Amino acid sequence: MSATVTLMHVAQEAGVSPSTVSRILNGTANVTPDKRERVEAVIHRLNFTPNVQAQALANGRSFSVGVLTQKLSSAFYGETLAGIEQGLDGSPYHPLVVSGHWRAKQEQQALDLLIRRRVDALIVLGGVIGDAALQRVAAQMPLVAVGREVSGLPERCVLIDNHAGIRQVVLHLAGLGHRDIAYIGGDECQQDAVERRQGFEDSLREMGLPFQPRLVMIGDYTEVSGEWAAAELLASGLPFTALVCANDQMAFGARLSLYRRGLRVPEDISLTGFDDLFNSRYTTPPLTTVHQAVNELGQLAAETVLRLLAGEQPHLSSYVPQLVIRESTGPAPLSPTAGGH
Amino acid sequence: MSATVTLMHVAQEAGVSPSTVSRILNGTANVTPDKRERVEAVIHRLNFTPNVQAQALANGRSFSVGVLTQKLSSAFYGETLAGIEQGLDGSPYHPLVVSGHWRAKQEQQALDLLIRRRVDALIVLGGVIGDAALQRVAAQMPLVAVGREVSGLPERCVLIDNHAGIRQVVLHLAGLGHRDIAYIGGDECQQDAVERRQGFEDSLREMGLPFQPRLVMIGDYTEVSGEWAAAELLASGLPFTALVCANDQMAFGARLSLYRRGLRVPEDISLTGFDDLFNSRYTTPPLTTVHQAVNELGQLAAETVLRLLAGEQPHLSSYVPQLVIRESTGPAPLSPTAGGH
DNA sequence: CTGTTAGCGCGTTCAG
DNA sequence: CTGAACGCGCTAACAG
Repeated sequence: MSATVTLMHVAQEAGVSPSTVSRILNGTANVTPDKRERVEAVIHRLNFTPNVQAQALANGRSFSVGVLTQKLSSAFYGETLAGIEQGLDGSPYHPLVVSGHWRAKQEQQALDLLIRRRVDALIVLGGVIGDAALQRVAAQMPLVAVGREVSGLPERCVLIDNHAGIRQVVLHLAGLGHRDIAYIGGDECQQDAVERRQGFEDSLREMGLPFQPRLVMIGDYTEVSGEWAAAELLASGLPFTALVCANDQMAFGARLSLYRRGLRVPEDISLTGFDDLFNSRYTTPPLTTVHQAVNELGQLAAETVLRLLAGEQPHLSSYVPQLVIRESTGPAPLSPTAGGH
Repeated sequence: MSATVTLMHVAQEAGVSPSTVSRILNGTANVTPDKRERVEAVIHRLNFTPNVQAQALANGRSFSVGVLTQKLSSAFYGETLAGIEQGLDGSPYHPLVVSGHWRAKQEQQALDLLIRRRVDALIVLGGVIGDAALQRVAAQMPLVAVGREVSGLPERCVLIDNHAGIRQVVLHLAGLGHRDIAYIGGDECQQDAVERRQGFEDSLREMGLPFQPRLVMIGDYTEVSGEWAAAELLASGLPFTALVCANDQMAFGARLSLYRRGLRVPEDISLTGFDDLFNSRYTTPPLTTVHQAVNELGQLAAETVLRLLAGEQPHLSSYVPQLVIRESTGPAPLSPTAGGH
């Protein structure tokens, strides 16, 4: 609509050369106070804003770091994004986020888009795209992955120890006297889903508790799947006094199934989640779960990228999440409400 | 790291002029099949990807639409963002999102950033920045606001009728026999908070029910504030059988307060929210609330921006949200558990 | 149909 | 300290 004003216009209006304007814009060199003031006045008067595209083109850096997330509507990744934004804040870099929807093809397109936008670095949040594609990108620019492993880039991944997380849950439950513990896992095409299920199985054995395959159901990390899986479990008639869910969302769904059957939490059945979504504090009763400091992980990723950009070689390592005991877990009832659930 | 390959490299390698490469890249003109194939082969072999910054600079359009949101971690706006992304999908435009955190200053900075990035259009999600700033932007490029009114740009705002939304809630409750209805509102620095509270008051009168100022509390749209406000209400000893919250998040908090006091929902107290966040289906019991089709509103905003960009002059209007009756509301108990709450 | 030329808006030498 | 000239990567108008 209205013609956008350029650095050149500012220069002419102020009676100086474009270079001078550029210099005072970037503080590249000293300029006589009077010229500086004159130029700044013009900039203000004309409401001039430098064209980032042109700047990027001229000095080879876009000052933007690409973020490949999966779903913008996800509370989990949303918090990580907020952390990344915070972590980048204060630096000259800005995040550029695109989403892949857990679909390899879309993730690839998203990556392509970021590359065409010439982002200076990349942060990958989860995803199912192959390691090869990420390695290829990592060869061209700093890359940090959050919540997923990328073979060949071990110290570029901020990971959480899922196995240890679930283990804390099982220990807690076992300590409360639970012996028959059911499990609702996530789709094992995702790495963490297999780690968590494995952690469940291993911890059970470690505690000397029976591992009962019929007490494990597989969902897809969504609320509905948790609701469905819990219903199946209850319908099976198999006795159990605790229900471990591989993430909070499925625990929310399971909570509803229990409610529908008139089962009390934790009096009849103890329920646990994983992730510690914000909402987990507000379920009734508040959910015992495993806390992942997602915001902090996002900040960490951002800071790491910044350091890589600065030429340092930071090494990331695995992070142990913490059990948060709230009110959805309690002592095992003396006689499990077997079959009759 | 590795030198990025440019269109020029491709041209030389294929033995054609840069223009030719550009042409087959954009389909701007016909090119002999053999040259085309030759070039495409080189592009593929060199793994060439056009530099969007340069393209933007050359043809004056960045093909990106800026989105000013408030919090990336918000479930509410997250869904809208997803809708925008969907709405833009298929078009050559991509979203560029930055957040303002409900702080005028940060929102202004975010706007500046988007302008410096020379976005072709702008979508604003809520926010507290002054209308003047938005009008200024609107003078330079297509702008659409979601969930907030911008004076002077009436048909560029996709709004929901908050008054009508709350009215449905009150009608529903009145129909169930509730007479003493408490209310938890949002901070009235936000437009919708005042509309909702006003709607509550008006509807009460319309139904011939008493408006009791002492039964209205003001929170800030967060869970904690809802929890606190509900606790205050209960501690006051004033009798009421229904609790209307100005948004779902505060209803979640209130739910917890009720749970802590051992009050049943809906047997002792009916509870309602507003927004219909995804989680509202999974509270116990599932929450009766007012559904805002946030995803669809996002899509609508995106489509509108696209049409504006195409030179059309679409007119937006106000949207009436729908009451979703779930299980947190029921008949008013015969004798309100007065004072004794 | 295709190559040449001229910018897009800005940063950065290189002389002065 | 400052201006002129060149180039970043790509598109578009102009001749052939």
